[in-house]
Amino acid sequence: NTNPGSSSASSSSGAKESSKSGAASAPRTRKKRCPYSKFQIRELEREFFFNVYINKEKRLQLSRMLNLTDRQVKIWFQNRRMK
Amino acid sequence: AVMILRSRFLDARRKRRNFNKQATEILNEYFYSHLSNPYPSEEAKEELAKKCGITVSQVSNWFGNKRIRYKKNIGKFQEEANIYAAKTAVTATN
DNA sequence: GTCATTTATCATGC
DNA sequence: GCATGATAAATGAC
Repeated sequence: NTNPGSSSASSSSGAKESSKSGAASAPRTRKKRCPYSKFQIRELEREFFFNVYINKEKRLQLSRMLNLTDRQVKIWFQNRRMK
Repeated sequence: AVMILRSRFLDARRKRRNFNKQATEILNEYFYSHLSNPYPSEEAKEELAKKCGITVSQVSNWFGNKRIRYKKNIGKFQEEANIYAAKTAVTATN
């Protein structure tokens, strides 16, 4: 697992495209699918058990704890609900 | 000390079975006869599922896998495409 | 938000 | 050893 957040405290998870320079130049490359670690899944599942819909606050808190972006946690809950 | 026990425990895909030949034929016939738009409607999926003896989600999985694998390597499926093209051509002329 | 889908990854069949 | 079906991240329509 080459997760950019499994056990390393690197970065502040700000690896997003912050470019807004030339407008139409970047085709916005699709983020590569990155399987989450056991630890990340466990914590996500734990929170999902308590409430299937997560708050914005808890979402931010969880994303920091798991080294995931807020968007990743949001999407995880969406997909989990569909499962 | 690196026992990263990868426990994909009892997943549903552990008991995955290949579809029978007839089902694959039906799915391929539809795919290659709709190659310009290989997106069956919900009703078409249900009918395919019934004909093939599988579930609708299995039909969706099959088309999802087929579309991307075909797109990624058209050359590999060329022969298969010709076979089913000829097959549908025969039924069209009859 | 749901939901079909794309894409990579996983687990199996053979 | 890849082909194949199912699942897990990620996107986009609505």
